[in-house]
Amino acid sequence: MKLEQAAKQLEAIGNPTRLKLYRTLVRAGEAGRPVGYLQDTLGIAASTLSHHLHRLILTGLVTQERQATTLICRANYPIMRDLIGFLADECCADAACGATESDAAA
Amino acid sequence: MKLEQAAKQLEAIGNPTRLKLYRTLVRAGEAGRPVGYLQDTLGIAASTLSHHLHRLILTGLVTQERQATTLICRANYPIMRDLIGFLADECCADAACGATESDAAA
DNA sequence: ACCATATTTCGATCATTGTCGAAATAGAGT
DNA sequence: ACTCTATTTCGACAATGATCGAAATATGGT
Repeated sequence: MKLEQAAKQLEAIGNPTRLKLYRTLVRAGEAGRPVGYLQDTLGIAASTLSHHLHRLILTGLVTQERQATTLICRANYPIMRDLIGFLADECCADAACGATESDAAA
Repeated sequence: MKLEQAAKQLEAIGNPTRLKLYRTLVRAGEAGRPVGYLQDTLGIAASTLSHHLHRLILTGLVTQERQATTLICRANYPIMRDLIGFLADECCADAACGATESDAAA
């Protein structure tokens, strides 16, 4: 069931710390950001950050790639697009909400 | 801080039961749905449903209107659009992700 | 082999959440 | 006033989550 997956992803970014974290990665683009940089930026314990990163990775929203001793984290854009699509898709099923300003019309 | 608000809303729909609930209301459109109908549809205890509805209402995602003894619940589309907008806005800040298929280009 | 840096895993603690049933409240009809 | 239906509030419980510091692991340089 896709809804379960969507709920997990929404819950993942439904925490202020993780949303901030995810935002940072989304803005960073394909370059990504090392874990250490994220720790400095967010100012939280390394273990806490690791915990949150793990949750984002589990849902597929974030990926990691090793570069020597540092781990580069990246936002997974296709997954992000799917999630946004899922939400927008929900919209307008029966009512005109104007979310896309043209999709709603029959 | 808008991020806090977005996180709260994402968390609200980040629970399977609430996402299902919200989805039902979003699909219902302006007509909305009575609480009792939602209870039958979701098959959960009335008190549990009330609890979840309360959370959705607190974040502004859902509104209620009394009609005699029944309460009609409705999705708040503008809020929904804002939330989707917030997510899409995050995207493409520094990278081309193609979410809107035209915004990203410089 | 050893050391230094980067990151995760472990163990603990405190707060929050999801769920229920039972009791309370709200509104309308008799 | 009484009763019926609709819904919420209360009180409880088990489960999960957020956070930290300390210890463990990973990778590369000397």
